[in-house]
Amino acid sequence: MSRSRRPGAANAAVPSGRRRSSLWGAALPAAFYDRDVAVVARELLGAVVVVDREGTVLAGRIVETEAYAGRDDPASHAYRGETPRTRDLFGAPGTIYVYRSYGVHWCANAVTAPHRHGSAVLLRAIEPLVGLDRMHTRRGTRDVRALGSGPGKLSEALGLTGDDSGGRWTRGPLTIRRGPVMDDAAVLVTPRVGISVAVDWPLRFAVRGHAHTSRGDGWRPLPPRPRK
DNA sequence: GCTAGGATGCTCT
DNA sequence: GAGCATCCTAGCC
Repeated sequence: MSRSRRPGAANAAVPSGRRRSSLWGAALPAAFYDRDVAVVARELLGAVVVVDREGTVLAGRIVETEAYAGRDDPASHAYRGETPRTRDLFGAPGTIYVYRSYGVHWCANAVTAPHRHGSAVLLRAIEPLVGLDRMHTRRGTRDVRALGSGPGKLSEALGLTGDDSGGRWTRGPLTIRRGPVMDDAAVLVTPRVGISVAVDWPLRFAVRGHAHTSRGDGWRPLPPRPRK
């Protein structure tokens, strides 16, 4: 992505649905998610999350994701097998998995292949496109960068909760729509954020230099903190 | 602008 | 009871 086409710069201030059709394409089908989790995480960059309910449309372009490789990944919720909490994580590709993090924040995922393996892509950051007023109200801030620059923040801004878990990203009210294809040069690949195991696996994908990512380009995992 | 540390409450052992 | 896929803010430079 060149500087002259900074992701979303031209569309960031669109306030209503008038130009929506130019902002996103059709909902990504289940077959999109029925692939390797790292491939899906990479290709979700540039796609648009759309929440259309209660007469209000909210949308944001995905600018950061992380892949969690199911039962094979010690950092994944699926590593210890299926539990009541992770039931939706073992759903079919395209299933919505929303869990509560640190007892405070909701975090949204898209389940991928292989089926019933617990692989999923965590949505880590979005660039708000539509419904900014509602997102500002929900987040309690006027800082546009604080609306979606983190998994808990974007879930709050879009109103995603555990009630949405188990649904499908392939049909309303929650959908992920096709976006522009990102050049490899525009994609930053780094280790994942905020985990204590498998910290060197390069499964975090972000739009290089984008202002709305959660940690910026300079992210490196820190050495483990000594416990209290 | 950056960093360290505390708050939070759910889940699992 | 320990650990945690996070966030916010005070304090520092």
